[in-house]
Amino acid sequence: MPKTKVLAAASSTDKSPARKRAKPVKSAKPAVRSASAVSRRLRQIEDKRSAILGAALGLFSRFGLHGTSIDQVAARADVSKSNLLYYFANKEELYVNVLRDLLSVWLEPLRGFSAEQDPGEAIGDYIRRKLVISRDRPDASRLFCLEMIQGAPLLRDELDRELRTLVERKSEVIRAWVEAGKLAPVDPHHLIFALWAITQHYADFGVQVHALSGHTLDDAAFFEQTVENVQRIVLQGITVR
Amino acid sequence: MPKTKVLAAASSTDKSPARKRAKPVKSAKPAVRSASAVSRRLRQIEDKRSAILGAALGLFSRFGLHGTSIDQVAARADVSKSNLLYYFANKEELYVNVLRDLLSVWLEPLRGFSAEQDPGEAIGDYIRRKLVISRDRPDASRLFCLEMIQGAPLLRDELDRELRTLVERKSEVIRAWVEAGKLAPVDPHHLIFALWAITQHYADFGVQVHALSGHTLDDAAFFEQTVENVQRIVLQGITVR
DNA sequence: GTCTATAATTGGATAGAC
DNA sequence: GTCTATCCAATTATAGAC
Repeated sequence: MPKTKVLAAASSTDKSPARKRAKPVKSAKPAVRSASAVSRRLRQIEDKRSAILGAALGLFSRFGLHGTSIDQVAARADVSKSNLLYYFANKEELYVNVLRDLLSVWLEPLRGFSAEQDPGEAIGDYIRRKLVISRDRPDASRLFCLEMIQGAPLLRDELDRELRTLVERKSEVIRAWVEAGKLAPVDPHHLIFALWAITQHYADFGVQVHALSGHTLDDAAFFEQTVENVQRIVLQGITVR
Repeated sequence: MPKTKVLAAASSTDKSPARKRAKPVKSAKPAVRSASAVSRRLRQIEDKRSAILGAALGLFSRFGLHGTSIDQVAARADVSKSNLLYYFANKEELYVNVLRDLLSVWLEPLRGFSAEQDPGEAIGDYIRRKLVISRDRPDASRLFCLEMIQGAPLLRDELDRELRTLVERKSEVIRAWVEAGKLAPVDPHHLIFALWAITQHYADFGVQVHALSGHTLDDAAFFEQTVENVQRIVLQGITVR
């Protein structure tokens, strides 16, 4: 059966190198280097860390956890494999860290709308913001999608907690709009699903979009055309009135 | 860098066991068995083949090509690993065959609409049909999605040929509807993307849908509610008129 | 056609020098 | 912190008997 090994709580929001979590970056020896030298060093480390994370995101988001080897990530981040394993104790920890960074990007745009706003404007805005993400961070979108398809073994908890309560709050907003007669009667969940689905499609199915339309969201004209069309479909619908 | 080995044309729509393609299933020896016995044997073989394909689809669609081992597929199909490798020369050939079977299921519903139909009805119908697929064949949907995310290395050709021409034809239909004033002005491509995205979302993001709404498409009431909401959103839109 | 080895390879992870 | 050299486990795939 499929790998049962639970991608466990290699968690902790800690950002120091692997395994030696307890050990401070600098030892207790009298400071030979100046403060600025130390901070430069710290920044170097942090840079390397994020270079690795970036490379990992790029590869994981295309080929998945199992389709990507540590070697490939290391090569892309321009570090040696064992060096990479100094920063992240093992492959799974690397993966988990990539995912964690993702989630914040993910939840961000939704926070945006509240009952006081005009629903049409709020939703039109949301569509644009999500499409910007699909354009600028397609790999984030893809990795999120990959994770979902696999049954979200790692995000399940977050799904049940953070995302769920956030969605419930926003559903209330939508419900309020409907009850105030400012929005056609629609189930909040389905509306949210529709918004997510359409906007993320341009990232996750980017290849298909390109094959069929000949364009990418990077093409400014196509981007605007996309925003407009999606807004029109969801807001006005396609039936003649 | 990511596996460059091209998943080559292990193709051919042939359905006989691997490697020994040229060799007929029964040798030229005088028929010892009756015709019905032979056909029964043939059916057994075909059954086994599709059992393997079914098992493979289930696993590949969750864990991807690299996340699934031949052993797992064999176990799930209830055959030995080496026996599986008798039917499919190697893992990639198995994968390719699973994908090929998929594509037909995939293109089917789109063929359905033509300019004579009432657009609202045709599209409403299409939405329902696609949601039925998301309900009954979520693994097909997921595998397709996985393939897309990876840049469709195997489907790219088909994308450029079959799908593309099909989509162009249907785009013409939509364009005709718009020009006849039967449909609000909308870009055909974006409309098609929206339809695909929303309907497939319920399969690909099934876990999320369940986590947030508490329901599955298998729940008949939820299914109907979904059909209705998606139809309403796309057709009427959510703005009060 | 099906099975039992077994070869061959990949890739994750560790040890230990520097 | 970084590197080289290994070790070791997991898998794919093949050989060859039945």
